[in-house]
Amino acid sequence: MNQFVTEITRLGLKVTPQRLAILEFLEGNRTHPTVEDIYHEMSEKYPGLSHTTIYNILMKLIDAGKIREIHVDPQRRRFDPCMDPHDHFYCRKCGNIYNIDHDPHLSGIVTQERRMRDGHRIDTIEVSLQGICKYCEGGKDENDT
Amino acid sequence: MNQFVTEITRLGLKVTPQRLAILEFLEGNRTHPTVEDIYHEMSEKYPGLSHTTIYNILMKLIDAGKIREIHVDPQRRRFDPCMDPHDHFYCRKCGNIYNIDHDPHLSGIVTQERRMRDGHRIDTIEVSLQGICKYCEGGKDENDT
DNA sequence: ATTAGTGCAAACACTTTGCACGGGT
DNA sequence: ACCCGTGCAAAGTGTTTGCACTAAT
Repeated sequence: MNQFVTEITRLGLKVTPQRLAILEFLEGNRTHPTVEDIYHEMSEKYPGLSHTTIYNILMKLIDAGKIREIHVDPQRRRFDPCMDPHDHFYCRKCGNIYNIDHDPHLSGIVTQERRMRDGHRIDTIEVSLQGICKYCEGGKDENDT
Repeated sequence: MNQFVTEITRLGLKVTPQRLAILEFLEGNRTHPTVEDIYHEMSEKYPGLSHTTIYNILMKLIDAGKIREIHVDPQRRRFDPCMDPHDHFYCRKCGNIYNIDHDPHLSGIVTQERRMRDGHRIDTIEVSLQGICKYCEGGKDENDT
């Protein structure tokens, strides 16, 4: 619990119960929760928690570089607590999102260098894959190279 | 005009005035229009044109592989009539979208091969850049390598 | 006292749906 | 006559805004 207090402080934010709760929820989370996901999961313990507050806090965490927003899901915003470089695959059928390791060829090219392109300052690079996941495809376990 | 008739037929679609108009609007278009963009621009000539129809037609065109949808803009769906492999840069400040050539290192890696990853069948790969464009940054013309 | 954070409700914006109409085969 | 495309209106969904209340400095 204390670790989250120091974490929030480290991010330059004030400590509130809601922030602690959301941070705890996000910590180590490998999914890509929507605002509704967070609301749904947390409103049991925090009955008063509002969408507004979740949005507010998530925005703060993005600004602080603690999480990032991803745009694979055409329907809604999703947030990714895992900041390690990786990509996302969205299954058009079931809507699930899977983490995808950077192609070895892409690592270092996509994520590291090239802070400028055509004179524009680039903050984030996102690689989004779309298609049909292996579970929707019928469980075939094809060569994934 | 006739070219669009044959084009629509080639795509396996029935020819309607609306489809002709939208196809004509999209042809050679280098922007990334939203549904509203199309509606706004076209409703002068086609007073009755509806959002519904635009959505319908765009979906058909996507299925037919004539255009693609891009997800750079967090606010709304955008469509890209240009199917040549390229990426997109979204300016967080002005909201403009710029085409970005594929990094030479990425071409052929991102676009061509690797139809499978982790057993999932991949249909599309999208590389989205976000940041501040050179015009919002103060017109600086920095090294873009 | 001032400031920042919260949360309800309402407003908003984009997208989808239901359904009646019309044109073409 | 049938089917498909169209378009209006309404509903739906995700996000943002206005504002009063609270907590902390």
